[in-house]
This record gives sequence, structure tokens and C-alpha cells, in this order.
Amino acid sequence: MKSQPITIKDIARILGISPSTVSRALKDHPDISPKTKQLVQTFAEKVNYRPNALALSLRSSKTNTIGIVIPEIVHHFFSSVISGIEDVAYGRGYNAIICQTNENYQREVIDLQALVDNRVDGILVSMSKNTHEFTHFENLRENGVPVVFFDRICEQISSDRVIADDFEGARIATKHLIGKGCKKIMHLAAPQHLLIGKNRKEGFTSALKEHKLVSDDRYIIKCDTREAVFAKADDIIRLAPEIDGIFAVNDSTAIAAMQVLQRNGYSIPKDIAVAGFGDGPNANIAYPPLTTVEQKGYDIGQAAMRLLIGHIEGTVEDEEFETKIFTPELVERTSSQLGHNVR
Amino acid sequence: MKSQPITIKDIARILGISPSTVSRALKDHPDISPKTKQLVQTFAEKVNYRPNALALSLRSSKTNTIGIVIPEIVHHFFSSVISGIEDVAYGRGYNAIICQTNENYQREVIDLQALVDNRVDGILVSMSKNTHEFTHFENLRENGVPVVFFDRICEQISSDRVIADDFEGARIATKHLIGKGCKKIMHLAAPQHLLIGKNRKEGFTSALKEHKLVSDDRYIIKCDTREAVFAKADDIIRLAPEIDGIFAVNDSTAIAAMQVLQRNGYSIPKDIAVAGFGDGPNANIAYPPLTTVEQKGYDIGQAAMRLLIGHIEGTVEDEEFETKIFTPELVERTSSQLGHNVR
DNA sequence: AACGACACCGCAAACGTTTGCGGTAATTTT
DNA sequence: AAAATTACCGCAAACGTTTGCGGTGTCGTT
Repeated sequence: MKSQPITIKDIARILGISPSTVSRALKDHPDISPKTKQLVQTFAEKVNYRPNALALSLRSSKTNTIGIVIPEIVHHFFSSVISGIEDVAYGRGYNAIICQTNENYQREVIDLQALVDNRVDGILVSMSKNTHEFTHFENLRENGVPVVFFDRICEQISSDRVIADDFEGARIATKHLIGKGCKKIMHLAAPQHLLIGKNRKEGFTSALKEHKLVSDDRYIIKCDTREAVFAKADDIIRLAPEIDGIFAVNDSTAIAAMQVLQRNGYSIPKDIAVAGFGDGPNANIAYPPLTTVEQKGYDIGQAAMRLLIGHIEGTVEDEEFETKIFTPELVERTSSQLGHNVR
Repeated sequence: MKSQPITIKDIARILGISPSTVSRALKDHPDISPKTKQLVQTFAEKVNYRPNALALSLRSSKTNTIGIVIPEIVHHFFSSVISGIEDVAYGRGYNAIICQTNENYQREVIDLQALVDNRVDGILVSMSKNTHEFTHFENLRENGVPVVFFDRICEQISSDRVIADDFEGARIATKHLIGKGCKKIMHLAAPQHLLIGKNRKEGFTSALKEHKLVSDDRYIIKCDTREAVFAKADDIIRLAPEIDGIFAVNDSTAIAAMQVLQRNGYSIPKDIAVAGFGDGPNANIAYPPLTTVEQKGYDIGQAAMRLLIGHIEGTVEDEEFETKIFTPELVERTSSQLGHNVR
């Protein structure tokens, strides 16, 4: 059954008319007589004619396809973003080509080139951690391809951007802990050369200052993975008697910290309240359920795609760039109810 | 800077030669003189010429693009599969267009049509739950598009298939519990009209029979989400004194069960050993870390893509289909060490 | 009877490539 | 010196569409 799909030429040949007439008949062009239209349309229907998107794209230089370049797909945040992009794209008639760089600069360069070669109408990109050269991004502009950066933006390239407000998210979470009565809060921080590490820590300290609480450097511990928590467990336990709250840079770190504390006789949230920063669906699984700020990956994806469409379809000035900031939302659960017992 | 990318025609015009010569010079055709080759190649290099993939595809009817149709992207298993597909695809020079059906039959139909319209070289699909009509799959065969089903396969369509062996996975997990000394094991089961529910339950009972253990229907409880566990908490607690093990149809159910038991004074795994079935990275987060069987999404994706390439590149007979079965692997952690204390 | 108006349709070029074939000039062979 | 070979290059068609323009035929109008 391996037959080539039927073309306008085929229809023209079979019906004994010209391809131009078929083409026009199919789109109700006034130059075509009602009979011919009827003939062509019913026949096309019968043989299930579908226009060749490649030919259309080549002629119109419009592919109705966009490219997504992303460090990792297996990551709750990024897959949420993709999902948001996909849904908007689908609604507007766009397809999405997805490229995963695996945090590899070389692959990022090659992926972008492939997308340009395929004449995508626009590109959404979240930079690899190992990208420190930006000419491949500049080339996009020279090729006239609209780009929107999200999450891992490129500060050296002026373009549309959609980001999560890590500073504000951390600030909100910390203020929440303070509101629950915490006076001495520990922060489990990510490396400060990473933007999220820096911004979330600054959001934390900002909230402390705002409430005139001392920010003790001893309370800031560098650990941002489950394993790191176990490695620094002694440090945490040593300080545990002094503190009444923990704000962790991500959920798995927060959860690990809760477990370390629980194994050492502390009760969460009775003795120590805990809040995390959303990196997935773990928060609900934890015991007790973890209060955390949720980064709205789906919304970010939707917003990025909408901005991109704005540029593609020319409803936005070319050199007029926008930065959309999404403030994470606090999801209050049990882990932060200082003083409360959990059954 | 919105300039169209340079074409072979442009080069020909600028250099005062014909497009054919440029084309041949670029691919070292013997008919072209060394000087002209040199001229063309260095010039093409200078202006950063890149062939238009659309034009190439149209002419060769080969797009080097494959389509992926998937129910949900935000799901650890599926995003792992995509990642596996992506990595193989990248290595073989293919791009991937991803379509998310959101378990919607209509969208599945439309997505498939769009992929065919774009002349993808092949399609990887995992069916929506709400698909009970299969003509859209049959149409693919008529259009000569190779298809490989993975995970949610379509039994009515003969094709390549890549699946996880749910029966065997459940059997392995149950046998593991039995090996740890469990005699009376509870099963938290998914609805039996779903394949995974049916297969995993049967794997469970098969292991019991093999070891001549009674399979008590009272021990099979229908609940497959965290919420369902809490809803049926009373039933579980009532039976808890009798049992010494639990095999849950997925990890979040297993974890919820552990928490319910712990809150009622039971110690895991001292009193009751627990095993789950892998649906994500939750198992490590749990307390105690959960013994579970891991479905190898990444491997499944790789295998599916390799099978598809086999058909696309014609190294496999057209009507010769293969079914690849991936047996999940037990990952032994603390939750199943019956009788042991956790610190 | 001649003219304009209108309805309907096809030619050909274009999008960017590749490639069979033919053509010209230079070189080698007799 | 004529013929045969070789080296090199361009024409044109093709992939499947769309679209400006021109062409034919049938009217109706003076």
C-alpha cells in the first residue's frame, strides 16, 4: 500500500483540467465556474486530498512550525513549559520541533542551525548552563528568525524574555515562615554563581531585613541536593536547637532536611517549620506535605509562545522587546505550620 | 537585519555561473574544475551558505523529521521516553516534532494528519486513553508512513511495538517481598479495565501462586492514587495487623500507604515491607526510600526510535513487525527490608 | 455586424534544490 | 590535420503549490 499521497497535479490529470484550476477551485476562487468547483471539490474529498505542507512552506516561506531548544526534557519544570507551549501552538496552528541540548553548548549550536535550516517561523530557547558564547544567538537575528528566551535567558542578547521571579518567590516563602512565627530561619542555598542560587538567597535575606530579623551567616548552608543535605547533616543538626524555620532552595533539599531532622527527634512543623521552592510534584508526597512556591512552568510556556507568535505574525514591532516576569505562588501546606502537631 | 538566507541561485548570480554548477561544486562533483570548486566553496563558506531543508525535502521526499504523538508531556515516564527518542534521533540526523494529545481522541486524529501533511519520515505514537477508533492509524499505512507504537500500543493495528512488561515487573516486585519473608501481602490495584491495572495485578497473583501463598481477595484493594489511599485508609488499617507486606500499583500509592501506616503506629519496613511500581523520582524522596520497579522510559524511547529508523531507511522488511518488551528492573531500597529498623 | 464585457480557464514563473542530458572548447589520439 | 576523447559547464525538468497575466468563448449592447 505504499502509495504516494495524491497531489493537485494528479487531480488535474485525472479530471482533464489544469493544476491552476484545481488549486483555485479548492479555494473558491471566483474565476472558477460552480460546476468545476463542485467537480473538483467532491473529487478531492473522495480521494482525501491534502496539500503538501512542504510545497506550501517553500512557496510562502512560512512553515507554521516553531523550534524549542531546551536543556533537559526529563524535568518537571521544563516539561511543564513544553506542555504550555504545545497547547498554545496547537490552538494557533503551529507545530513544535523539540531539541534537547543536554546542557551541551555544541549541541545547542547545531540544534539552532538545524532549526534555521528547516525554516522554522520562530524559536523558543532556554540556554544551556555551559553556553558562554552567543554568536549562534546573534546569527538568528541576522537570519530574521524571531526568538524568545525563557527561564535561562541570555542577558547579552536583547529579545523577548519570560522568566520566573526567583527573588520574589524566595521572599514570599520566607515572609510566610516569618508570618508563622519563625524568628531564626536557616537557608539551604544553591551555588551563588548560578542565577537561581543568587536570586533565591537574596530574596531570603531581603525578607529577613524587611522584618528586622538578623541574618546570621551561620544559618546559610550551601547544599542544594538530597545527597548534599545528608553530607551536611551534622551541621544542620548542630544548629537545629537554635532555629525554628528552614527555607530551602528546592523541594528535594527541603524534604531531605525534614527527614534528617525527624530522625533526630525533631517534629515538623511543631519544632521547625519548613518551606521549599517548587521543582516538581514531590511536595505532595512528602511527610508532612511541603509548603513551597510553585514556578508556573505551564504559564511561562504559554506566555513565551504568545510572545513569539506576536513577532511571527508581525503584530509586534520588530525591535520592541518585552520581558514577562512570573511571580511564583506560595502553596501553603502542613510543613510550615509552626507549632502545630501533625496527626 | 531581516535578510533572507542566501541561496544557491544567489551564489550563482554573484559568481556569474549557473546554479547547477554551484550545486555540483559544493558536493565535489567530478565534472567541475578544481578552480571553480575552490571559488564556490570558499565563497559559500564566507557567506555562510546553508541549504534550504524545505527544498531538499520537497525534492527528495525525505524530511529527516519524525513525529511523536503522546498523551502527556508532563509525566516522568513519557518525558523520559521523549528524551530517549531525542538522543537517538539527534545521533542519526533526525528532528522530532512533538504532539501532545492530552488524552483527546480528536486531537490525536488532527495531530497525525498534520504530521502526514508535513511529510514526516515516520511516527512514534502512544495512544490516548479515549481512542477506540483506529482508522486514523490505518490511514498512516495507506500513506506509506512507518509507525512504531510504544507503551500504549494499539492491538488492532499490526506494527512494531515497544512495551514495558507490567506483568513481569509486578511479579518481580512481589517475589522480592516474598524473598524478604513476607507471607501475607496486600495489593493496591488500579482499575482492571486499564491494561496496567490488569497486568500488574496478574503479575502479583502469579508470584503468590508460584510460592504457594494464598491470594486473599480481601487483600486486594482498589486504589491507585494518593487520595484514594487516604479514602480507603480505614480498610488498610483494619487489615494492617494481618499483613506483612504491600505491593502497590505505583509509587505515589505506595508512599501514601506507608504514611498512613506510619501515622497509625506501624514501622516500615520493620512491621510491613512495601514495594511500588516506578512512576518517577519520588521513590528516593520517600521515607524510608522506596523499593520499586523502574520502567525504563529512556530505553523504551531509544528502542522505539531505532525500530522506526529501521523501517524508514529500509533495512527492515516492510510487513515484518517486531515487538520489543522491556522488563522493568527492581531497585531495592529500604522500604522492603522486612524486620529491619531504619535509623 | 462589430464591439466591449464578462465568465472561465491555462500558461508559465516562482519558491530552492538536484540531475540527466546535451553542448562547447580544449586536449589528445590517429 | 582530422577525428576522437576529455574536461567543464549550462539548460531544463522535476518535487507540489500559488498566482499574475493572457487567452478563448459566449454573451449582450449599439
